[in-house]
Amino acid sequence: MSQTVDRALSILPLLAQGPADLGQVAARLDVHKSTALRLLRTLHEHGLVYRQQDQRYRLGARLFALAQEAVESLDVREIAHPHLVSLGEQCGHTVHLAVIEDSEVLYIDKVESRYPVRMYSRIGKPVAVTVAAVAKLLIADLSEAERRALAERLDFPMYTPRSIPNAAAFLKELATVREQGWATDLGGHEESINCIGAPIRGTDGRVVAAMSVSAPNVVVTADELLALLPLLRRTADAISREYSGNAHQPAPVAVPAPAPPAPPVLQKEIS
Amino acid sequence: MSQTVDRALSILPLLAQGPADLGQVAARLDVHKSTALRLLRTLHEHGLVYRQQDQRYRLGARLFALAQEAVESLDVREIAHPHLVSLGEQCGHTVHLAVIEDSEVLYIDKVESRYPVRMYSRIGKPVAVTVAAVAKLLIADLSEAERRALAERLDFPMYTPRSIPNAAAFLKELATVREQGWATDLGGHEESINCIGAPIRGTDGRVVAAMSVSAPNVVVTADELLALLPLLRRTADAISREYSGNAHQPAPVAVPAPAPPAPPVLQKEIS
DNA sequence: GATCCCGTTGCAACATGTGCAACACCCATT
DNA sequence: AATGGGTGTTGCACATGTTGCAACGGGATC
Repeated sequence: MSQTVDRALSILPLLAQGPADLGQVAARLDVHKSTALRLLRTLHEHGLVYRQQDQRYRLGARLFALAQEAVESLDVREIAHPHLVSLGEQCGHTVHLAVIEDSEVLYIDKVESRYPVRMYSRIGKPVAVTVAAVAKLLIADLSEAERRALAERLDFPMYTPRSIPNAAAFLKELATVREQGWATDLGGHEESINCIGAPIRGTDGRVVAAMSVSAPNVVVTADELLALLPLLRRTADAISREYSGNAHQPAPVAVPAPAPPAPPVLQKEIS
Repeated sequence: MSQTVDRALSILPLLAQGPADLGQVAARLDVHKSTALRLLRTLHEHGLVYRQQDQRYRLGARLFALAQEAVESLDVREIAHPHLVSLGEQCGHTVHLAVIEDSEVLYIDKVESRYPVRMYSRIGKPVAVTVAAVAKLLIADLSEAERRALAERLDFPMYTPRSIPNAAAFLKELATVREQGWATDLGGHEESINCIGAPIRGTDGRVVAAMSVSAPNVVVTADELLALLPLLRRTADAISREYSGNAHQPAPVAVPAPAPPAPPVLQKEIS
């Protein structure tokens, strides 16, 4: 809608692939160098891009800070987190929390018992939307029209022989999920990994998030994992209740918005 | 430099504080509603903002994905990570890796032994630049002019009585750090927490990153922590060597840039 | 059913962003 | 040293894209 902004924002995914110099950016955007320069300067002023010593541009630090603040102000996540931790301790497997946004599903929290390292690398990554248990739950809650439209639009990559192969099968699976109120992914993404998932609902009953427990079948069989369903669903329901309980905000103060209440400091800095 | 882009980007930090509706955004930007609408639409198309059910705008998912890709393509981080893990295992304390960008210092990796939970919440957060050991190291490597300019510009919040109080003391500390090649923060940020840090250098000898070991003094005294300095410095030097070793890239293919080599897939998706 | 509030659209006036060409700079080459 | 190709950078005139307005629509609330 706005050409200038559109061009400027197109630079970001471009730089996400790796550093680029002015000429490369201009070429990819198909604009004059001077134009690219001005756009990059503006992005730079806002800290979204950074210029390294060799003069090439990279994505900048502010991006992290923004992503941080965004994820921390998600109220579902705040509420769900202790429950995820508790569930993780009880069953010992990986626990995920995910939300849907437009047509993308993404993890917003994770608790992992055995491999603490590199945990953060998963948060924010787009989810394999055709097979993941959490994705099925979130999409199953859309209107029928939206589900159909989305199914038509999707690719159905065969990660494994058990991946959902096409739109028809996907819609059928969604119907099942919708009816039973929980979902699975039995080796549909990684041959050796099974997942079970349950929805978290808001006051109006709509699904606002989904959570799952994942485990490799060398540790527990699919059946053993399914035995955890009641525990998982109890946890999800507890989160739903707590989420529906609190009013989301104590009501904004005024329209000119004199700075909304700063998110509470949850953790202190260490140097 | 570009008014339109400038306005559009100003929306992001605004939304980072919490969701806002069209009117609020327009008011804060001091532009007409229709203008704000067009900007928000453009941001939305690029996935940087998301419109929730109540029509209010939030920061969007693409932001996470971008931040992810950015941090994963930092070559220092790739190289340093296994060393950080190894150091963490040896000493049992928290290990950080940080870089400087313009005048901001930020953590890009972290290994923590005892509290695996919420690890990701730290990555990307701006560092307390006047007291953190890693910040001292990174700033100490700037030119004298840059150091002076930065010192003048900074605030010196007294987190604790041992925080560095003013520009003069800061510059003095930087001189010391510069000379000795390592840095400390003994209770300057959190009364009970001590840190030691060491620089990671590129081929040209300039500091490209800094790492630190942090521990609360209820676990180890400052002296005991300082005893880890040789180990820390050996690790930092090993990273420096490895980093200087590899050419950063096998050379880009051409100017029209037919997609730079995709970052290697490091971890598979789970549902 | 009337009134308010908010998001949305089309349009004309104008400010803004644009491409060009020239300049400045760095570094390889000769 | 001097040349040449490769960058990034600046000033400027043109016109394109952006702006604010006013009017419309749709959903709540009274």
